[in-house]
This record gives sequence, structure tokens and C-alpha cells, in this order.
Amino acid sequence: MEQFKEIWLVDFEFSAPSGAVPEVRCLVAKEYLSNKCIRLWVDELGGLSAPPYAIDEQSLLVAYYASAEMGCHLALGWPCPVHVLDLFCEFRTMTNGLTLPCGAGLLGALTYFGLDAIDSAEKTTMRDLAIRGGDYSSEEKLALLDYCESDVTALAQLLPVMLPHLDLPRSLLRGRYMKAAAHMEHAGIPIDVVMLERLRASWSALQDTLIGKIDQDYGVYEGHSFKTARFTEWLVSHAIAWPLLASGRLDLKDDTFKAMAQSYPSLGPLRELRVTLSQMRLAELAVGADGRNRTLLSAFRARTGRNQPSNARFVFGTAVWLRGLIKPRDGYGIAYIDWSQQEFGIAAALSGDPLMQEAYLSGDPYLAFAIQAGAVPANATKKSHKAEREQFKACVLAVQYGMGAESLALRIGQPVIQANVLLRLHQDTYQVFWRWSDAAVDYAMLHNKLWTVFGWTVQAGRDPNPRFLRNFLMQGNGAEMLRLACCMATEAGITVCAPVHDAILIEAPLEQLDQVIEQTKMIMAEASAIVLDGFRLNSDADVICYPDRYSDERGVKMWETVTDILHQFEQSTCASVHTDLCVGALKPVHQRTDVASYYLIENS
DNA sequence: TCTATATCACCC
DNA sequence: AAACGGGTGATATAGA
Repeated sequence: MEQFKEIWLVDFEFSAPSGAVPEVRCLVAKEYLSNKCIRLWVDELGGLSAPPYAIDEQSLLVAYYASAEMGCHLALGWPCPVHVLDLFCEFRTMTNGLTLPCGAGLLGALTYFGLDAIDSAEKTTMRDLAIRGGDYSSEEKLALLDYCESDVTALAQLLPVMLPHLDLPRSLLRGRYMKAAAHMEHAGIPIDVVMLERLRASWSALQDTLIGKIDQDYGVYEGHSFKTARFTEWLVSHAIAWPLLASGRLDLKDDTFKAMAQSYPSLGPLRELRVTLSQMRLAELAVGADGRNRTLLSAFRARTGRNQPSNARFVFGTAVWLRGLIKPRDGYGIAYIDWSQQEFGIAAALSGDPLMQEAYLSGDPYLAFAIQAGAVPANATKKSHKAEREQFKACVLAVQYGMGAESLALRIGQPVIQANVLLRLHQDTYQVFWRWSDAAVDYAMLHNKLWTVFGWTVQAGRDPNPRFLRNFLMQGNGAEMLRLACCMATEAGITVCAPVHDAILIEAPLEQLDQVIEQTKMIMAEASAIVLDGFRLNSDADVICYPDRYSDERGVKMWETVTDILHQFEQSTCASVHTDLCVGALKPVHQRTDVASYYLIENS
């Protein structure tokens, strides 16, 4: 800490409307060494082109949940500090895996260290005041500034208590990521808002249409709700025995439906309907007035250190077909760039298994594994041995999650004995990896913790899940790699729209797109080499140029289903409004009883 | 009618 | 007890 001449404890109050960048209300900054304090309301901040505190190489900014403070910097057009220490990140990694009585927020950290905390009711009141917006009386301004200062005071208490626990270079690396997170949260993902509005306008009617035709034959829906009681009646009247859960309720998993539909084909359409409706989730997608999907990434929220944005608000958390809403602005392109077989590569590098590394570097680890295991000839290709490759791929993924033979067998539709053979081949082929993996579990059981290369730590806790421990070093180090790549890319001035666990979405003007993609791929390779001590992972890019929209092959059918029905609606509306123009050209939607059944997706 | 719980489905 | 890692969230039903 001696390296810093100034240490600024900083807190902003702001509101963050859904999909928008933060609206700053006020700022309190206190210099830890001199106790100098700055309190400013937003009208005094707007004129500043940089923060009223030092942000150079010799200064440190300390905050709790610094992505918020950095987001305020960006909203104000201010540069970010060179060095950020985020006590939230540090508290998370110190206590990761423990159950905390008061959570991992500022109050939780204060409580954990036995420090005085303001009560959470007051916090809520003040937060509501910040969110309210509009005009503030001088009393309200004073109250909000006082509250803001109380959080800064809390930071001042927390810092000396936490400092002895910190590994500063690594802490600063996490702080660095909070800056990157703020940049990504600020950039957001470009959305086709016209299509979004069309979908929202017809959302309920779309579901009516989908349900309408199919449910005629079953009568198990009430409105948009599947009713178990009605389904039970239907089963009784058709003399079909249905699997039950331990609780005695019907087992309504899609897998069960799938299996039952094999025996009773009349169930097929109902299953398709249930699958389709389950993908109709759009509710809270957070899109700002400028058409960008912005939401809290919730950095370091997951036990593995991953980001954990809300699935409802974040377009990469919804059903894949809705990614069709992602569309670059005029003149721009976007690219989704992901590391190829990231976890396999991490396992190969960190375990030091030479055969696994060789398989990774071959470019097709799954096929390479099959060849190394002697299951296919050395000259086998993805085409010539498709089925075998699929099984070895499933086996690799199974191993990464600690899957057993029974589950793998179910997954690949093979007898358990075949799944056992595959798993045994993995153990025999990658012995070095298995020794490393076993050692990680043993270590965690003995010493109660594991950590990533940059010190993100998890406590095993009592009765830890050995499959979690086995997976942690791959997932946790994958998260490190992603964070580092996001830092490097945002610092290079690349517009990173979002991180997606093993991928990042970038945006650039069309004339620079190819170059930016190359640069990003280089950065991702570099980030992998830094995390994996020289081992470089490959990456693949999906490129989307205006006026195209993002499309994920897994969601194409559903996208077409929905947009086609949407067209029917809109044409029928058009027909009623402009009868002259449309007469004879269209049938009203209620006559198109084939629509729902025609467009429903097929069983996979 | 509201809330809690169980179950299920989605994402990487 | 189960045995697929990390998550969030919607929905149906049971219970207050």
C-alpha cells in the first residue's frame, strides 16, 4: 500500500433504470491518509471532465462493488482510475463458499468483521430516495449525501481490517476487472427494438395461437396454464399410466414426456406445445431507450467467480431463439468469439497431461481422444466417424461435470456398459489429468479450499460435493481467463458488449470489424497463455454484419415459428384496416387453423 | 388472495 | 439420498 500517495474511498448514489446507464445523484470521496472529504451533488459534477480526486498511477480508488462507481465515471464521461481496490471482490473471495448471515453486501462485510453498520431499513429508504429522481429538496440532498458519506465511512473502517487479508496484486487484478465490467455494462448489446416491440405487442396472442389448435385435442390448458389435474383426467380417460415423482406428483419433465410419447404417439403434439411455450420468456429484457440491452453483470457472484447476470434481463440468459433480437446498428458489425473447448484446454494445460494437450492442439479434441483411445483409426475424420466422435465428445463433457456412467448412458442413448467403457478410456488415456484431478479433490477435502491461478478461492465447506471440487479448477480458471480477456480488450479500446462465460461479444464499425476480431482473438489467446502458463487456446468467431441479425442454429426454428405467426397477425390487422388493399390476398388468422401445428418445432 | 415450495426449463 | 458443474427464473400447486 506504500506505493500509493493517495487512497480515495469513493461512493456514488445513483439510479439505474432498466436498460439505461446510471443517473448519478451525488458523490462522496474521502482520502484515507489525509481524511480530506469531498461531497458533491450531481449539478456540481456535470461540469467536471474528470473526477475531483487523483486517479493516476500513484493513487488508489477503494470502493464496494466498484463496477457501480466505474459505471458512474463512464456515465459522467470520466476516465477510470489506474488502480481500483474493490472490497466486495475481496470479501467475496475471502468468504466464498461460506453461508453469510448478512450476505456479501457492504452491511454483510461490516457485520462479518464486527463493525458498526447502519441499519438496512435506512439503507432501503435512502436507496429509494436515490432511485426516485426528479427534484430534491435541500433536506433530501443533505440526507442522501450523509447516507453516501456513511458508506464511505464504512469503507474507511473496512479497509484496515481487510488489508492484512489481501494479496494486493491479485486484489488489483480483480479491481481491474470491475472497470472492464463497467465498460461492458455501459456498452450493452445492440437490440432490434422494432422487433422487440412487435413481439411484446403480440406476446399473449402468440401463446393463444400456439395453444389454441393443439389443446383442442387435450383440454389441459386453462388460459396459458398447463393444469396437472386436467392432464390427469386426460390420462385416466385414455388409460395411460404415467410415471410419478417420489412426492407422488406426476413427473412432467420433458425427458419423461419424450419417453412417454414414444409409447403413446398421441402425446407428441402436447409435448411440442409444452416445449415451445417453455421458450416463450421475454418479460424483463432490459433494453434502454437507445436500443441497448444493459444489465448488471453481477461480477464475482457465482462460487466459481463467474459473472451471474439476471437471465430474465440479459439477452444471453433467455431462450436461445431470442438472440435473434440481437442486431448491429447501421454501419456496424458484431462478433461472438468463444474459446474452443475451453474447459478441456484448461484441464490439459493445468494438469500437464501431454496427451490431453496434444488432443487439444489437434483442433478437434473429441476426435483426437477417440484416436488416442484406439477406438477409431488414426486417419478418422469428423465425417467418417461422426457417431463415435459424438460419444467421445459426450464423454469429455461428462468427465468435466463429474458425470457417472448411468447418466452418460442416458445422455448418449447407449447401454451403461458402453458409458463405462468410454469413461474408462478417458481414465486410461489421460492418466496425468486424472492424477491431477484426484489430487485437487483430495487437497480440497484435506485443506478445505481450492483456488484459481489468480487466487479466487472457494471454501469446500462441510460435506462438499466432490463433483463441484473436480470441476472448480476448470470453471474457476475459465472465469479468470474471461475476466483477463475482458480487461485487455476493453483497455485496448475495443467495444465489448458482453461476456458470456467462455465468450465475448464485441462490436465495431463494419470497416474495422475484421481487424477488431483479429485483435480480440489475439487478446483471448494471450489471456489464455497468461492463465495457463504459456498454453494458448484457440477461439472461433461468429460474425454478424448489419443488416443481419444474430442467429443461433438451436433457435432458428423457434424464431421462424414465432415470426411467421407474427406476420399472420399483422397481415390480418392490415386486412381489417386496409380492406381494399388486402382483399383476396389474405385469410384472417382465425381461419388459419393450421398455423400452430404447422409451425411448432419438432422433437429433437 | 398472497406466499412459499417444488419442479422444471433455460443458459454456459 | 443421490450421484451432472455453475447459475436464474417461471410456473403450478399447496398452504396460510
